[in-house]
Amino acid sequence: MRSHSNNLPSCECEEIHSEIIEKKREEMPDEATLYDLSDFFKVLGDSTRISILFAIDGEPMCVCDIASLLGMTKSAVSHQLKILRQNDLVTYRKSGKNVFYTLADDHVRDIIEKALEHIKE
Amino acid sequence: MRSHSNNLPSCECEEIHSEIIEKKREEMPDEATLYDLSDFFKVLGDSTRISILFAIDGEPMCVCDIASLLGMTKSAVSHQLKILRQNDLVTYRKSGKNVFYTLADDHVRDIIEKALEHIKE
DNA sequence: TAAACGGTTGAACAACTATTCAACTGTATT
DNA sequence: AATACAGTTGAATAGTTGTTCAACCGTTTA
Repeated sequence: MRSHSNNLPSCECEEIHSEIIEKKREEMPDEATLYDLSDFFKVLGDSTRISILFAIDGEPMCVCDIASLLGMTKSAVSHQLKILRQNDLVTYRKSGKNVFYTLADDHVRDIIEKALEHIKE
Repeated sequence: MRSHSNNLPSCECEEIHSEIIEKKREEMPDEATLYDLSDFFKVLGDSTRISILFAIDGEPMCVCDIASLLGMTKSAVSHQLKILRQNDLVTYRKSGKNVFYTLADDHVRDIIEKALEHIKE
């Protein structure tokens, strides 16, 4: 996770419109929210993880099948599933030797859907 | 941009549920769409760029003011603005020595809003 | 025309990340 | 109990990316 340096590199120019800056500063979300937001999008910002989310939408899939569908190793898929799990985007159910993954909720589907509309314009 | 290797590392396990895999394969978006989607989220997956988008929402801001507001150098902000420009998330208007940036459309605001709802649950 | 300033840009560097590989866990089968 | 197999995990590596730095461009002002 990249982070803003703590000793802020102060802007080397004069504040041209200080009133605007002050107004904007009040309207900005707090820093934690900005990090949570970008972290969330960071999880979606990988084609493997997006592919996995599409794959397990609707019918749950086991890791082996996901790997086969995407043409990847189980290991690579499992690593990405871990990230999706840690960010609560997927849930899983164990069944014998298999682990079946599916989308955690409809929220994610909505956001991806909206993004799809956006890029197809 | 990371890409799937072209000589697919074939899954080392047997296809357990081949029918499911075939059905899913038909339902998957084409590869280009998956890359466009993840690229779009990748742009939003950085706290600096998210901060910039919030800053220039509503009233347009010049680069110098954005830098001052975020406590960053003009250079760093300009680099990120370039990425936002290239992905059509912002537009700009030149005025004298200044360049004023603002959101390209309401689509982006909607998506960020939805993501905000998601992380605040 | 020269100086000042807002903004952009390319190269370099440091930090980060996705995949591979090998080893391992747990469940099922013989 | 031993083998087979689905899945996970940690370390290593190669590729990616955000910020810094220095140089530059274009507009304004003196």
